[in-house]
Amino acid sequence: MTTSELAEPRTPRRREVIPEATVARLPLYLRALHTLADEGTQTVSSEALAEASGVNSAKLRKDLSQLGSYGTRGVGYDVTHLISQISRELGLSRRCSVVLVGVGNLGRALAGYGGFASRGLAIDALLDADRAMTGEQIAGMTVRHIDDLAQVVVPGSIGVIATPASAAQEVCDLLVGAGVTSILNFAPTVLNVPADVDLRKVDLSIELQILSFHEHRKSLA
Amino acid sequence: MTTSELAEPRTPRRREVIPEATVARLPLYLRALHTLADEGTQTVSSEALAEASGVNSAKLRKDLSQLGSYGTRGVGYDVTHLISQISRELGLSRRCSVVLVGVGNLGRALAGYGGFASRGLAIDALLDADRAMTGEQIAGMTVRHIDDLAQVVVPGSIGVIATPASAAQEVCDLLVGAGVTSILNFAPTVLNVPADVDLRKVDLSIELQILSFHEHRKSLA
DNA sequence: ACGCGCTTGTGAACGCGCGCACAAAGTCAG
DNA sequence: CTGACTTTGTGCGCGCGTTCACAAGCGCGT
Ligand SMILES: NC(=O)c1ccc[n+]([C@@H]2O[C@H](COP(=O)([O-])OP(=O)(O)OC[C@H]3O[C@@H](n4cnc5c(N)ncnc54)[C@H](O)[C@@H]3O)[C@@H](O)[C@H]2O)c1
Ligand SMILES: NC(=O)c1ccc[n+]([C@@H]2O[C@H](COP(=O)([O-])OP(=O)(O)OC[C@H]3O[C@@H](n4cnc5c(N)ncnc54)[C@H](O)[C@@H]3O)[C@@H](O)[C@H]2O)c1
Repeated sequence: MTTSELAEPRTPRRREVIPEATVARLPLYLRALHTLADEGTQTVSSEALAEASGVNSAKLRKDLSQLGSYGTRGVGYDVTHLISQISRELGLSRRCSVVLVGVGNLGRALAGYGGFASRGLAIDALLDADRAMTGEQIAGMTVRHIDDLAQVVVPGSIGVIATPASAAQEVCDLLVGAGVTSILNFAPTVLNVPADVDLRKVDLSIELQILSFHEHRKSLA
Repeated sequence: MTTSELAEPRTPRRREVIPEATVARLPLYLRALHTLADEGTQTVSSEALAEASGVNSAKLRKDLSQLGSYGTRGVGYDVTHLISQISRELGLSRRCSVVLVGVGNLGRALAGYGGFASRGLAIDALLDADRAMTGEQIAGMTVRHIDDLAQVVVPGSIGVIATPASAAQEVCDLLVGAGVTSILNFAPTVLNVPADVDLRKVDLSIELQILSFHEHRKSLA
């Protein structure tokens, strides 16, 4: 409750800081919105969009209010407008460079995956330490040697690690050294990064173990 | 504070219900413990194990106390004992059957992945709707047609969906129909399941978008 | 035998996120 | 123009999870 709270009641309250939980759901909404847009839907209520996204409708409204989005009471949200707002917030307007390190079984699957290409995110470069692989064409890209890392990284690049766990920290350090500040790690290891680097991990072994736990629990109920 | 609280002060307080957040970290501890065991370490302090797992040490201790695990004050935890305790809690003692549906780019990578085999979890069956693939040998397993689903599912099986999004709900329904109550979904769709079915999802498109968001934020700081 | 130092286990405070429930605000029909 | 209906935006209480900080406990050296 500072001094000037009645001064600007009409200003869209774009939150300076968006809660992490909200950020994690925006892509979900975005996907649902694209589906709706493809079906020709113009307008959607929070109830319907929440249903399509698999979340609570109050949560959805609160999330959208965070980004200053204005729906229309009695009507709902404009699908196209919402798409562009969320896209802008996620930084998907300007295409984002993604660099993949480790072109093995998993790396090849990722390289050929078109799922994010449609949303402004696409893998731009493939790197591997194996010289036998250098020059190979995969999904329209040429595999380059890891030594060329500095040449493919641009400011704002996202790094993806799909190497064996034993090489992950080393690759991570190389990425950080090249200026990458956002890393997605598929290797089952704890990685150490400077505080200014964002690190996320995907570990399906962990996912399976969590499911195993619940399955185990059910069996002894 | 019920009546008999002083009666059994020595009973290991095995929690009847373990918090979800704790369950999600147990596999992390398990991995770190296996590494320690391989190095011949006998005993580990909460501080050291927390460091190796990338978590706070107080959190680690609270997590372990949940499963009634007893460390020794002044010494730490017995590595071997802790491994068997966590493994038992996660249900990894008795090998757990995993059924993979959708043998495409991603499915093949998963099929050949040995990362969970070492921890009591391994894929037992590969299923696909494409008849041209039926009978093919992948990673020592024969691809079977999706119609054979009921024959490969056993009570306690975990289902993994790696089909295109358009087929995911249909496959999901088939799995549920066959008695599967734990599903891991890689397709970018919201799946509807009965309340008694555990559903987890892995969506790297979402992971990338979250990273994109933070990268975007940094750029306009 | 006994105290010293190390480490566990946990009480308590805090902050975040969730979801209910409702008032405010807008639409649309007549 | 008015009133009824629809849907948003959010205040509020609650429960979960995280972390600090410390007392209790255990081993070891003397
Ligand atoms: N395959 C899967 O389904 C799967 C699933 C989950 C996690 N993972 C994890 O993903 C990672 C990759 O798995 P994979 O099956 O593709 O392994 P892989 O062995 O098939 O491929 C690893 C690739 O990394 C390259 N590499 C090794 N060291 C490197 C370095 N220092 N710099 C650059 N490249 C290097 C290798 O040349 C190889 O091409 C592993 O950590 C694995 O645990 C894989
Ligand atoms: N490839 C990746 O790196 C990647 C990454 C993230 C997510 N995904 C998701 O994982 C899923 C699979 O991706 P992919 O690249 O392996 O696709 P893909 O097209 O290569 O493989 C899909 C497989 O599913 C099979 N299939 C289709 N309908 C089926 C049905 N009804 N029953 C059983 N099998 C059926 C197809 O025959 C095919 O073999 C997709 O939903 C994709 O969005 C893929």
